[in-house]
Amino acid sequence: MKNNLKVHRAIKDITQAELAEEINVSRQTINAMEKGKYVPSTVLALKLARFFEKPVEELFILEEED
Amino acid sequence: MKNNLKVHRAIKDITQAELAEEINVSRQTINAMEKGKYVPSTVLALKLARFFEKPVEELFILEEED
DNA sequence: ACTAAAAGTCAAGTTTATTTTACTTTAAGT
DNA sequence: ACTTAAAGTAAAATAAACTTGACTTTTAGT
Repeated sequence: MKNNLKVHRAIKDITQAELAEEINVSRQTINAMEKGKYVPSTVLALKLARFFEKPVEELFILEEED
Repeated sequence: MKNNLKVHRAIKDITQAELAEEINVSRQTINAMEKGKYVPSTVLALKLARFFEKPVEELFILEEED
């Protein structure tokens, strides 16, 4: 699974730290997510979708290997 | 976070075991999810959304305490 | 009432998400 | 070149997802 967090964060022009605070996770969690280091929980995905005002499917995209 | 898996599974008229096989998780994982015992990963949510042909947001709903 | 399928549950184990602390690197401004 | 904010990274610890196997309960059919 890949994601567009970095892009949408750039559009809103906020830092990883700011996003982390909005969503209530650590900055490293945002960073690791953006770098594709792990798969977030559905709660996190929904919170990000709500924050960016985009459907979950637009932020997170399934890949073959999933 | 709550979910409507049981309803959508009923609409498609399939068992927990069948859904589990479709999605490639254990039957207990489906059962525990339906009973709200834990929050699934985003990959799982996306797979379920794809299977049920519904947006993630329609299957999984954020609550206050999230 | 009997049976069988489906659903529910539980404990133990493995894997993975997430946090915390802390350090290094990159980018941008002055 | 210097400074500072932001991003990247990493190790250790904790919490949570998910599996496996086994058992109990519910549901529906006959």
